Amino acid sequence: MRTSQRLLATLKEDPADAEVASHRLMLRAGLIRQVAAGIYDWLPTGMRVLRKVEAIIREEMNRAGAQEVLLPAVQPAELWRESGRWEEYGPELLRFRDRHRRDFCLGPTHEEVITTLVKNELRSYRQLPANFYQIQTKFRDEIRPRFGVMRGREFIMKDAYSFGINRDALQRDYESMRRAYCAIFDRIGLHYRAVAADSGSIGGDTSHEFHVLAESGEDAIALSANGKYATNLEMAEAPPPETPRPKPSEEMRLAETPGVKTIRALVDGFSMPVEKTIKTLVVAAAPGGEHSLVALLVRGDHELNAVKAEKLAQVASPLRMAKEEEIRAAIGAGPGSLGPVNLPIPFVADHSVAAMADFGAGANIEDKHYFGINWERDLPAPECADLRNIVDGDPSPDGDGALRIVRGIEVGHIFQLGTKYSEALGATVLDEDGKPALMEMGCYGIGVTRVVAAAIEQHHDERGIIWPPAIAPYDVAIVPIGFHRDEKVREAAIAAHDRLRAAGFDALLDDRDERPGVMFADMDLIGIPQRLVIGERGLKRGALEHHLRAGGEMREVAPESVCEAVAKHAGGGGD
RNA sequence: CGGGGUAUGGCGCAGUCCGGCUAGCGCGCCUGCUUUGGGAGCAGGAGGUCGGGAGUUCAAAUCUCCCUACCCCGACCA
Repeated sequence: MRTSQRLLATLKEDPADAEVASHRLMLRAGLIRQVAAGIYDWLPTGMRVLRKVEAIIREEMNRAGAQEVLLPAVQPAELWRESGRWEEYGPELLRFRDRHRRDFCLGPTHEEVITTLVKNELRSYRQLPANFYQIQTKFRDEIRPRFGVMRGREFIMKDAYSFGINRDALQRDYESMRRAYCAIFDRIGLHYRAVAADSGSIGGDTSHEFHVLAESGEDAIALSANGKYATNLEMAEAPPPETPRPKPSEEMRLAETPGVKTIRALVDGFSMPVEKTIKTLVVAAAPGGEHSLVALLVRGDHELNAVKAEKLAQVASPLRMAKEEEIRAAIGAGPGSLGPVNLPIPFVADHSVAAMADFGAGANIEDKHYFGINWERDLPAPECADLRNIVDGDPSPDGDGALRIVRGIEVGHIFQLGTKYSEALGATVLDEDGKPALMEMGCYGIGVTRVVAAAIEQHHDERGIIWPPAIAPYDVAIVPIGFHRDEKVREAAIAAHDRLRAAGFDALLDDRDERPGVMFADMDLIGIPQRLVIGERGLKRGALEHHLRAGGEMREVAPESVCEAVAKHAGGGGD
């Protein structure tokens, strides 16, 4: 393959609107172009990467026994009404009408379609377990697309759906997919973690997210020292502190704190350590109780975790923060002046709050705070729960050292769905006793286009992309110095190219009439892992120069042994 | 959806406040010559509804109104 016959579309300057490295580099290296917000063209070089990622996913899904299908991107509203999601899904579901004024949507996911297919085609438990997958374009009308294809509206996803006869079968399907996902991300060459995740509204018990670790990731995940405990931030438990509560050393006193409405103001204005302050957050109470509001207490330097709060019996689900008027009506003071002392509504404290002594908090009177508050002296010990997000350095719940918070890009998510969709859509098979049984479903997604962006986030330098060999658009770039004016160079370059291609490598010959610097810069930007430089200088000694994009020494190789040299660093599987 | 911004050849920008004459600059592109081991030099050239519409004015990229698109900050997700 020759550069003169390919659309390289590399850019010398940085595009104005690209913030993160992967977005910038995908534009500059000519992988993508934007068409509209969150909607992109994939150019020839980008396609080669996409196809390589897809090929790995396909191989591993097939190996795990899943069967490939292709489901429609356009889906009739009836299917979604049947599952209840036509109403539930919200504006992220792009809806439209055909010429007969029938409602349709662009599929953001395919549970409805696959469950209907399986319901019609599978009759017997003997046909189970079954797992169907596709690699296909999805559309989600994201509120705010950003970071290029990292969060696009149209994107390519591999989605798989497993069907089993019972919970045990689902467990096995799930485990087999978990292993397949590890194999996929290992092969692609990503540094990633499978983390326990909240299964959210879908209702299953088990869910894991696969995160590529990268500074620019949008998600925070918590890892223990040995990496065994790994959860997304929302899920990470913050157990009660092991050190006992210190003894009181101060008297409680009421202080004038005019205009102090924030923890920061309290810390700055009264030189309070932030660990001795309390945030009092008022939320809607669960219906049926005596009070309509309930307060949640976390330490000043901690954050309330909405998922945890919502799970409390006293708290309304979904979580709703109280409006200022509601707070004033119930307490007589506004946000910023609240605290546990003389609080007329029930409250729950985070474990770390219960371990505090001599702390400060609002007095439930405008512009006044109490300082030197102590539990079991100034007020009874509070009801406790785990309410906060963990912070970096918190002890790991599995006892293995401290938790680290790192950032990740979610590239995969596996779920145990249970019977939610089989029930809604009536998907049953006959069991051993000849009775209809609802199938237990799992669903498994990989953001294929996002994987490409994530790989770049993790593997780049100031000159451009450094592809993991397995997904590089080309294995090796051949850069001749003087292709158009030196016949020996030209012949040697063509010979090396033909030899490599015959051996199954994706070799790209840069036959443009450009100066060497231009060619080096482009090949580096595109991120081709290996480079063969062919010039008069080396040819005199009968040698070609072999460089690795990732760095390291240049080595000279004889023209006859280029394939061996390239094979050592190639990702395997040419086209 | 709320808040903040931007829109001028393919890309990056200046010009807009304070209206004025053939709308500039850098990169890229085309032609020629010279050059050729890390984004060459010289000469010539092509390419623009100044996001769209309406208005004010002798005159609008520039002022006014309306609309649209895109980007950034917040809640969701592969």
